[in-house]
Amino acid sequence: MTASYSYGQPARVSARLRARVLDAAARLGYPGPDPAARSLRRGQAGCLGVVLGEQLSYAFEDVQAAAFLAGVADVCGERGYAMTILPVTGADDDSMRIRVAAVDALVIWTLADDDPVLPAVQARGRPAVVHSGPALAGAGLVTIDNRAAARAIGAVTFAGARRPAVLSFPVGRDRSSSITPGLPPAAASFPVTRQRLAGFCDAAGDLGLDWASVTVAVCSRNERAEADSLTTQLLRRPGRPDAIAAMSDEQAAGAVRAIRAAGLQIPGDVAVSGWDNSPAAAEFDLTTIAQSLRNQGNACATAALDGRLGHQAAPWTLLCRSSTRTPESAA
Amino acid sequence: MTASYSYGQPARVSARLRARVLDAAARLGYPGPDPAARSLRRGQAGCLGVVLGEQLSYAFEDVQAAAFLAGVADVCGERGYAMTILPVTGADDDSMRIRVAAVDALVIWTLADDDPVLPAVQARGRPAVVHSGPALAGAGLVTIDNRAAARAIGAVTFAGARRPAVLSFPVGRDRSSSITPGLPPAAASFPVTRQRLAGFCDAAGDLGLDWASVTVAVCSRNERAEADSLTTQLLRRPGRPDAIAAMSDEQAAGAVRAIRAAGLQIPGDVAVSGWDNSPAAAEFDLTTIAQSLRNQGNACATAALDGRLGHQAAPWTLLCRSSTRTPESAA
DNA sequence: CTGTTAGCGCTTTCAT
DNA sequence: ATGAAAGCGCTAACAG
Repeated sequence: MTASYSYGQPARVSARLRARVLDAAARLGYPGPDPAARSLRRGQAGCLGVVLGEQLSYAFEDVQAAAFLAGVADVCGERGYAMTILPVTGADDDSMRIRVAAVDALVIWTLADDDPVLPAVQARGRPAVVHSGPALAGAGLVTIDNRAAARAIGAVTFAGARRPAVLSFPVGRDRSSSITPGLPPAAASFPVTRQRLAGFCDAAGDLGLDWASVTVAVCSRNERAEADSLTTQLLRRPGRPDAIAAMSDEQAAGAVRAIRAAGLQIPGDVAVSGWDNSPAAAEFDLTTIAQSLRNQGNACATAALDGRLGHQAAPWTLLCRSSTRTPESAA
Repeated sequence: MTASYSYGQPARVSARLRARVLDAAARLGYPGPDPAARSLRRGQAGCLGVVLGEQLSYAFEDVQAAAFLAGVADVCGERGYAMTILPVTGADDDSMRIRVAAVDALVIWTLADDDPVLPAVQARGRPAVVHSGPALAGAGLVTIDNRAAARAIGAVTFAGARRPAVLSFPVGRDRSSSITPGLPPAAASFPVTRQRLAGFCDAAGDLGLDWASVTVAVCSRNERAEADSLTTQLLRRPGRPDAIAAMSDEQAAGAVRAIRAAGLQIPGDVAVSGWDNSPAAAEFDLTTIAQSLRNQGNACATAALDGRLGHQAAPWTLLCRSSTRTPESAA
């Protein structure tokens, strides 16, 4: 029954014969061509792998990651690829999993510089595209200019402020939270965190503020609750901040809650800014950096599947709303 | 170089030889065993497939789907499986994609009774577990008793009301929105929608209300904005509703917004209930059905990978908060 | 339009 | 502890 190749190329066989074959197959309980054998023979799996970092299941709870994945999913859907999420848990066998995954290309969602799966990604020898960072030899990169964007939004957020603060993403893979004045950007091993800190630092410098006096509160997760509690702590400390630049709208939303709970005015007492222009930004009328993680997901998937492994700069915009001081009020 | 099987069973080869082999491999640029060949030979792919319905990319924007996926991801992570999302777009080749996907088992996130991928899932001949429905011969099922839960929350939401309404999930695969009094539950081809409508209908009957007088507003998507606009329409119609039971907390949140915008009181003028006990429910102090979609994702994945294909009833609880009338106020 | 042939790269079993 | 042989199920290429 060699001619059962009515499956793969329906055009190559007469409709009648094809029908007979399919019918016989159904009668015999043949489940169709075996995917493993097919991909062995064809040399491709029809599948795009997505590496999501240690906290895989958190990825689904994070609005930003979800938007990015939706973008990747769009492309997979269009091109008939499946989308494999590689469960990276932080355990030793992560690299092995990446080695063993049947994927034609890889998309990597932001990792730390020292993440042990990065060598595995390179060793895999498949086209790979990293989102945001770290840049990887031989792999593509899609990112906005985080430093420039942070500088721009920092300028607006910190304008007229004397004691700025930053609500930061995690600094290292342990994702511990902390409050540190003048935390050096270089201390962050997540490129996104590092670049945004550097940009906020630039902005402070532009305004004649000393970075050492800028308090950096590092959140271990990207969510309102923790940002709320860290902000509450910040507000209780001597020299309470009068401007808070967050790295996400979710964090900013938490900050807004804490500030209101403390009976303070936004932006009069404390200016706040977010990042991403998510629904939360609209809800709280936050000044934010607008970027489309969905488009970036699209770009990553497309580049990976096409093997276009260059560096792509994604667009961003500064969106000023009422959570920060206007030039007049700041003056 | 037959002995390169230092990869699979490190125990079966001396450490020295193994090191030499790996070293040589690195020098020759050998990327490690080919996944397709490995899975062909071993007869398993190390991969769990998740079918997410027509609107794949929406899945990532939907809090409920995300929680479910996180649950699936947990299990995959633990057991060393990859997780393949099968992009089902509504096009003709969907079934082919499912046939061709290299997965050891399938988890299916709620589909309509007449979804064309269901036969493909059965033909695939791999263990499959459906979440919520439809029940599929030979496949497992994990679900709460949606009808009973709807009856329970309907009883609370509609208590003391004279003109109840329902904010419903889509009724058919076209996902069109509509406003129809007394929409027959049987008209819904999504089992979840059908069962919940039936439960709300039961609740109305229990309270001596005529289902024909219950307005059912069908939302095409599970999100606040659309629920808000449909609720606004409901409130403007003659015989404005005095109780609204929604099928999700997101929808309920939209309803709350519309009700407040109309200058009405909750629950005095209009009682509102949600579903899922998501963060939105806490935020708006919504009466809701508490269930853990994450645990259900866990259960589906575990059952699928273990080939335990029975029907499992997941737990749910009615959680009464201030968005519905208390027995006294209703009386 | 249909039949035949060869081999994708691995792992399992058996023999040494 | 290591080597050899066989074959997983398919499809691309070629011959009829």
